Parts: sequence; structure tokens; C-alpha cells
Amino acid sequence: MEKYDPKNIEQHWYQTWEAAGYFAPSGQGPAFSIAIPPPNVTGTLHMGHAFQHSLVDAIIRRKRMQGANTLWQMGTDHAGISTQMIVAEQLALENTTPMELGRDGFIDRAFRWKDESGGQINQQLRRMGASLHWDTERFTLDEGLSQAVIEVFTRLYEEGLIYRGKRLVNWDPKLQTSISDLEVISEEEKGFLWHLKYPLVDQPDVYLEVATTRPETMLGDAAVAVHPDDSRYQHLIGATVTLPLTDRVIPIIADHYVDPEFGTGCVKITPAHDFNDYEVGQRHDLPLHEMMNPDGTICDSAPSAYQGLDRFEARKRLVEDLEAAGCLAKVEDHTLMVPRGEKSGVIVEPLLSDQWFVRVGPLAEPAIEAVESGAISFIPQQAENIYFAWMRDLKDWCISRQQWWGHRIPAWYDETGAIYVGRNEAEIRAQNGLSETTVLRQDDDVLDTWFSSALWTFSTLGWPDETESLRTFHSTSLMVTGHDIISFWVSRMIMMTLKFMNEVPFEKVYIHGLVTDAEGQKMSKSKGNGLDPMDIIDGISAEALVKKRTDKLLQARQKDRIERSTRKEYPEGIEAHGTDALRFTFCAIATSARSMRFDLKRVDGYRNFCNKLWNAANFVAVNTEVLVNVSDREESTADQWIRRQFQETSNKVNLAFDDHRFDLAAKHIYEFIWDEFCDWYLELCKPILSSSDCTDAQKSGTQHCLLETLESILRLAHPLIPFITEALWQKLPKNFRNGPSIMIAAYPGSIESDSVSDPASADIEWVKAFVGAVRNIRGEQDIAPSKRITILLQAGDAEDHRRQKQHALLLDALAKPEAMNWIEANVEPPPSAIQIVGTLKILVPLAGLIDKSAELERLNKELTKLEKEIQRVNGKLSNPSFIANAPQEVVEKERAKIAGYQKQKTDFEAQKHRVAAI
RNA sequence: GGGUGUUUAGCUCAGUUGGGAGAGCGACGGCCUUACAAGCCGUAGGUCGCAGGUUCGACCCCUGCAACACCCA
Repeated sequence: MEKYDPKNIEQHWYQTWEAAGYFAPSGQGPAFSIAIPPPNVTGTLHMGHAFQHSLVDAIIRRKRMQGANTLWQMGTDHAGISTQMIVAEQLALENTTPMELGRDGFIDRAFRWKDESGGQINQQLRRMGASLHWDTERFTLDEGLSQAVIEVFTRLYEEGLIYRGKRLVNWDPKLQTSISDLEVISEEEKGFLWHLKYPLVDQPDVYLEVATTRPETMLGDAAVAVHPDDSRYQHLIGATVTLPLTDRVIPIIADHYVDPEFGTGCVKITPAHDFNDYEVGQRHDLPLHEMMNPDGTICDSAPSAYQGLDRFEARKRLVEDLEAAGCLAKVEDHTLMVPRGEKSGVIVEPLLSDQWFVRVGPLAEPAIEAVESGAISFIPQQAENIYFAWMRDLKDWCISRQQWWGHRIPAWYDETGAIYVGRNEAEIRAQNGLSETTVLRQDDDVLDTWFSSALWTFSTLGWPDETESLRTFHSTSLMVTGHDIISFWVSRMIMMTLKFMNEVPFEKVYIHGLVTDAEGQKMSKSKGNGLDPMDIIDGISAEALVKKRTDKLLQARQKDRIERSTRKEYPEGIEAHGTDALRFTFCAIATSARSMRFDLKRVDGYRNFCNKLWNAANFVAVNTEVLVNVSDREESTADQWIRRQFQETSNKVNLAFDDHRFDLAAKHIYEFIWDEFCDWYLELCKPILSSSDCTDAQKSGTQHCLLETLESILRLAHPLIPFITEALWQKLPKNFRNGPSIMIAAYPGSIESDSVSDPASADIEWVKAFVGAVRNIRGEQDIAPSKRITILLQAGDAEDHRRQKQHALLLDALAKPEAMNWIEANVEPPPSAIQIVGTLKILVPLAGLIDKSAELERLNKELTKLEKEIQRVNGKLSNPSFIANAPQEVVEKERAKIAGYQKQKTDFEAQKHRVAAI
């Protein structure tokens, strides 16, 4: 057989599966469905995707093998803002702008870009082995989904759950659109705290000092607020101050929002440009003084000196002028949270504007109920807290965006400004009796991308039509996503789906952690610490990796730093590991923790694991090439043992899957294949297959057990490592596998096994302990594994005698004795190294082999260990309340333990004296 | 400031009703033993963040504190 090379198998098998139609629902069995969190249509696969889809694919493949009617619904998202931005950047390179192209031209252009680049993420998903149902792939802007969006908007409007109004929203001055909270990234930055003096109207020589991180917003101030209980300012509440550099007079108000400990305890209130101040303004009925245009320049209501200035330039000028006017008390260094647009990178402004909103209150109530009642459960359950915290304090959702790429809002205005909402213009004219001569103009804005995402589980299945798919696969079974979008996506899906489907979008939500780099840092382009899953699969040279990480960076300083750290971390680039190793790694690190450090060394380890499996299969193939043909087969003790071990592993893996503990599933599979199947079972098979003392019935039994166990292992591991398992499964003799592909073979189940009577396992455990004892002596004494040694056995019980005799073949192969002889208990053995298994003494006579001092050292080590244990157990047993209160069986166990330890201690001490006497 | 989570071997992490602390990687020593050197065999290494409490008994339950991470203000 050729060497393990993932490249040779992975591509081939995916194509075969897809061509065979295995990804489609079988149409039989209970329905099981998962909707993919739609990736951006123009995007590429990042580590988060790769991680998430590895888990989902494992779930999906297992369910499919278990006979469920399984659908993993594929689809992509139009990603309004980021796509619009990318296309605008492309246009800029061609020295043109979206405005020049016009709305229709721009949308055409965006669709072209989508068609050109849209295939990449799909190809990458295929490389990951994701068994998505491609045939019914959807896109948020396609015809059907757009219909669903319009339907939902119209119905919500008709019920008064969508309204238009002027509110404070997050405004991106560069992209010139409102953006969602999700797209605002607040990070700590160094800045200043300016202390400004506002003189009292009645006593111009007395000042109130306010501290602000944004002095330019003073132009929009409507009040100064103090805490109602702050004794320093009690007498001033209700008085007025003059706003410096302007002729505005503003009141001093009292509000609990103010933190009296912070700064001077006086806060300037700018209701039109700050979310908190807006609420304070609402409470006190303050006017909204707007001082900024949508492009970030100072607007015309400001004093003429500042009109038209950019906001940062205005800040500089204002601070200078305030200082000149004697109104600047001091400037302090201050770190503050600066909100920036995720896509544009510029500082976001809270700005008043006309927007569309969803009134979420009436939708939230049933959505909270659905989780409280258990109709939807979060895994891990703790994640519910994030959901409840968000839902209890829900603000109306701004759904309009001043963009072109997206679902255009189905609202029209006539010349008087009256609003008509409907499914299309014709419907509106008919419903409202508008004549042909009435001019209607459609709203220019599009909907927030999340609006269409909120309908995802049912819009992708054909809603509003009552399709067969919708009936079969909705509610979906499970949603897998990160905790960062519970608020923005999960909650909205729950609200919208309950509203329009009258059922939950999914029964369970599995919330996974964030994949970070080895230092625990979030992977990001600007940090240059990101990894491309494809590079881990295919490998990449150091040069190419550096280029990739630094290519699109603007700052040279960053570039040098990233290049240095990249070359240090990956001096040789990244080796090819294959998809299976990467997928297994993702499963293995998927604990319930909030973040997971991704370490390439883990992938190395699991690549080695795949290689191990490959070679084990090779061993099985070589040793079963010619099957011994007999009518009755005889199973060896090892065969019985490994079947049992497999069954227990299968039980544990199924349990882990049911608990969504992918790390445990991976661990049990890994340990069984490597530690039990490879390290012991294959070794135990060798003597049986090669010995002339073994009968054909025995050889045949072992050959069958080898093939059957391997076949079972492959099925058990398939959901995690689909490619290598299929490749190896296909190489098995046809009568040892069932069906054309492992993908649709039956998944190993859970079987209650009798845990009491298991003589085979007890025997093999004894063999392992025996061999381990001899290996320990060899290791400590530096005796080569290949060197045959004399082994003497002393004491022991009847079982020891039986087992030694019955399993002599195995012991001979693994312990490699020259001779193995029993000596009477009262006979003084020759100077030897000793190990004790239970009551059996295993002795390796010196005969020039043994290093005396090494052996004394080893014995002392054993004795220290024993003494520590004896002391610990004695402490327990000499405690009367332990005897009185602990369960009888625990006390008995401790007593049995100490008896064994004492005996061994005596034996080791005697041995120590013998060796010392040499 | 509020909330959530984390703290176990040098590193990354398991530890499922409280009853003898585990794995992988790394380290050290020895092996080309006919599936695999991407391997095999052996060894070392931990006051389970700190301080209390409950209990016969605490990595595990309770309280407080500290550090770190993320979310929200």
C-alpha cells in the first residue's frame, strides 16, 4: 500500500460523494436538519468557519449514518455593507464611483462580482468535506428569499410592528449609512479628557467644570447634568450656564445617570450626538441640537467659524478657541473606548436620522418564553444568560441602511410624503386607489442584512409557499453558532420564526467558543496572526505566508512586525496536514470553554494519528490478504477483548456526541485506535497469525476480528475524519462492508454490555500488566527490547498460573523471554530485578545483565511510592470517624488496598537486601 | 461600574452525581523489534490560583479575595 498522503484521497472522494448524491436527504427516517449560518457570498473560509463546519459536518454525517432523513441546508448571505464597500473600492481603482454608475449600474456590478468570486467559499467548504446539500443552495438576494423578506416587512408594517421615525443611530461617516451595533467595534484607545469651564449666567465669574472626551460635541450641548444627591451642586440645580463660544444658555439638571465620582461630577449633555445623553434628554425634554452633517463635518447651525470643518479639525479649533477664551481648565491623558465601524475603520457617530425600525417588544415576549419553557435549549446552558440579558433589555431594531446592495425597502412615497407599504407598486396603487397620475417614489434605503438572515431557517425552505421541504425540515434540529452573534442573529431568528411560522426555528442552539491563536489572541488581519485553513490543509511556504499576511496592510511599521513574528513562528512555513487532521483537531479542541487556543502542534499530532490509522489498516490488509478458509472459526481472548473494548468505545463516543462533547468523542476514538487497537491488539494478533502452533480456526478467527474491528473503527471515526476512513473502507474486502460508501453505512450503536463477567478483558489486562512489568525492568536496566532474557515467576495465585500458561504465546511475543520458569515460594531466587503484579513476583536474574546501583535506585523508587500510599491510606483508616461515616464498601476497598501495599513493600524490601548483598 | 467565564505538569487542555490527580506536545534515557522513525519502549514532572467554610473525606460543593479573558455600560 502507498504511504498516507491526504492529497491523494481527499479531492477524489468528495467528488465521488457529490456525484453519487449522498448529500441529499434520503427521504427516509426521522427528519434531521441544520441550516448553515450563511457565509458571505464573496468571502473566504476562515478558521471560525472551518471549526464550526467541522463540528456540524460530524453531527450531520453521524445522523445520516444513523438513518435519519438528513438535510444540511446550504446558502450564502449578500453581506450588504462589506460587499458594497468592496465593490466601491474596485470602482475607485477604475477612477469611478457608485454615484456615477447609478443604482442599477452599481447593483449589476455587484452581482457580477458575486458571480466571479462567489464560488470560492463553496469550493473551500468542499475541501473541508462538508456534506452540504448543494442542490438546494440559496442566496439571500435570490427571488424566493426576496419575496419572503417583502412579505415579512409588509405584514409587520400592517400590524404596526414596523415604523419609520427619526432616532439616534450608529452612523458611519465614511460609508454614509447607519450600521448595526454588531458592526461597531469598540476598543480602548489613548485619548484625552478635556476639562471645560461653563460660566453661570447669573455669576459669570463662577464656572462649572465638565470633563469630556469629545470637546467638539459641546456645540450640541443642551444641558449640564449633576447627580441629584451631589451636595456640591444642589444649589445650582435649575440654574443656567452659558455655553462658551456660542450664545446658547443651557440649564443645569439633575439626573441619576451622572456618576458623581467621575471627573468633577458635572456632565455635559449632548442629546443629538450621544446615546446616553439622548435618553437623559428624553427624560428632561431637552432640545436636540444637531451639530454634525452625515459626512462628519460641522453643520450650519453651529457658529460660522466652525461650519463645514471636519469633525477632527473642528475639535482642534474648538480646543484652541476655548483655551483662548479661558474656558479650558486642563487636559488629561485618558484611555477610552472608541467605537469604529467594523468595515470602514472610521469612528462612528451617533447621529439623528430618519430610519425604519422594528418594534421588538411584542416579538420578544414569546421569544423569551420559548427558551424559558425549554422549547429551545442552549448548549451549554449557560449561554441562555447571554440571550436573556439581551432580550430583557431589547431596543427597537433599526433595519434601514443607506446602501444599494440589499433588499430595497418596499415602501413608496407620493408627492405629499405619504407612506405606502406593500408587496409591489401595483398592489399599493390598487389597495389605496391611487391613479396612474400619482407619482410614487420607492424608498431608497435597503434593509439590514440581518433582517433577511432572521428568516433564514424557513425562507431557505421555500416560505411563504407551503413546501414539502418546509413541512419536513422545519423546525430545524440544531443551530451551531458562536456566542458573539446570539444577540444579533439567534435572537432575531427566534422572534421572526415564532411570529411567521408559529414554531421555533431550531430545537437546540449549540454555542461554541472562539478560535484564537496559540497566544490566546483573536485572529485578525490587522494583527497578522490569522491562519488560513487551506494553508493548514495544503501547506504553504514561509515566503508565501509572509506575503499573504502583509500584502494588504497599509502601515509599514505593522508590516515589519508581522513579518518578523511570522518568520519566527513559522520559519519553514506550514506543512501540509490534510483536511482530516484539521477536522479532527477542531473536534478535539471543542470543549465547552469560551475560547480555544489553536496550536498547529495539535494538528501535527492528529496528522500522525491519521498516518497511524493508515498504517494499521495496511497491516490488517497485509495479514488478511489470504484469508484462511475454515468452516468454524475460533476467537482468541484478544479478539474477545478488542470487540468488547470497541463496544465500550462506541458507547462512549455516542454518548459524547449526544452531549455535544466533540472533544470527548475525538479523545475516545483516538485512544481506542492508538492505545488499544494499534499498541496492543495488533501486537497480540502477530503471534497468532505467525505461529505454527495456532490452528487454522484460530488464525481465521483473528483475521475476521481484525477486519471486522477495523471496519467498525472506520465507521465510528468517519464523521470526524471522513476522507481517510472512506479511502480505507473502500480497500476492505467487499464482504466485510455493506453498501457502496461508508457515508451511508450504519453508524456503530450503543449496546448495554454485561460489565460483570468479562474474563477475556481481565486476562488481557493481566497480560498488559505482566508485559508492562517486564518492560519497566528492561527500560530501567537498559536491556534492549530485542534481547531475550530469562524470567522467573514466584508466588502468585491459581489465576496467575492459568493465565501464564494459557497466554504463553502472547507473553513470549511481547515480553521476549529466553525462558520463563516458575520457582517455589520458599526457594531463594538468584540475584534479580523484581516487579510485582498483584501477588505475582516477576524476576529477571542479573546474570551479568543487571546494573546493581540502577536496580537499587529503582527499588527505592518503588518503595517510596508504596510508603506514600500506605501512609495516606493509614491516615484514613486510623480516623475513627472515617470508619464510622464512610460507606462500608469504601472502607473495605481501603483495607484491601493497604494489605496489598504492605505485601508488596515486604517483597521489595527483601529484594532490596538481596541486591544490596551482591 | 455590571455580567459571564477561566485559573490543574514547562506548554495546550481533560477530569460526568465529593472516595487512590490524567492525556497530547515538550524534556530525559533506550530502540531501525518484519504496519508505522509522522514510529516503538521506558522515565521524570503537579501544595489542582489564594484564604476560609461544609464533610469522616474537597480539583469537585459554599463564601470571600486575586489574576486573566470576553460581553455589556
